[in-house]
Amino acid sequence: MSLSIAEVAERTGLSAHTLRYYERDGLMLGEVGRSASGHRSYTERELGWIELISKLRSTGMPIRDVKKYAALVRSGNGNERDRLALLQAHRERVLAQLAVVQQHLGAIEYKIGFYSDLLERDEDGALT
Amino acid sequence: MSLSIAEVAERTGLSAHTLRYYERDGLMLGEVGRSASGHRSYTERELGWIELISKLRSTGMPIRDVKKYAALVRSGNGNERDRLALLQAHRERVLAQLAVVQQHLGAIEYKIGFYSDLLERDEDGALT
DNA sequence: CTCGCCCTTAGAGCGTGCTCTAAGTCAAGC
DNA sequence: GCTTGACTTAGAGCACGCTCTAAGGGCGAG
Repeated sequence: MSLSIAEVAERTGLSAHTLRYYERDGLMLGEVGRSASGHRSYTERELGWIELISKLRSTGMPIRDVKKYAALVRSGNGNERDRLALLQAHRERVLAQLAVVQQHLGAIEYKIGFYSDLLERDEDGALT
Repeated sequence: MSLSIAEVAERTGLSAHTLRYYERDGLMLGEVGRSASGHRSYTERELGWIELISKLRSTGMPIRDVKKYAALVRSGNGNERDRLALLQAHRERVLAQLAVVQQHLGAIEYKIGFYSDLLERDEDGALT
């Protein structure tokens, strides 16, 4: 069972343009297969890989690092320690980033509270 | 008490280049004051504003929206409802984004667990 | 007085990550 | 057989958010 680029685009939420770009840029695990007419035909394994790198990207991993990870996976068994290190480093960065965003969001919510109170008091005033 | 651009840069973590760019691009509440020699001299109020917009930026608000918010604050009292709406919309987007990142991070952590287990088992093997 | 440094401006340049274009091929439906 | 539409390629273009450059001014330390 194989998938066209349009089907993969739909399932992953990426555009066909982006899928071709990822392939050209070396983010895939190898050449994507082709149909008789030269159209890309993705396997389930490739779909899974795209879903993974899409998660890495959406959590802020740069293309550069996704490429490094892809190179490790591509080169086969024996570098699991390197893969783990790469993922763990990413995890640390994401957690740090989440903490910053949550803290700053807190400050923004404080501001929201300020304006909410202000407007609520205003309405009370209007009612009296 | 006034601050030089270098002092504001240090306190906010932004570069002097970025501070000038924000001012040029209309993110500030007005013209920043100048010293006798033409150097920018920031007030505490301006420092506070920069810290706020820096929090908005770091939570992902586009420059475009920061400018809208600045325009509202600049135009004075009476548009508190608009300011609140803008901040609340931003808050919703940030929360949605946080949820996505956390979910995808979960999947990545699962992968980390997989490699950790794999390597741990390997080490056990090596010890026998 | 001179040196070194930080400041000024307008505007160009750049890194990232797509996103789109142009020209062409192929398969299926009418 | 012809049209339609999804696909192919290499490469150009773009949005965003800075980041840097060039040319010059002013001020404190020695």
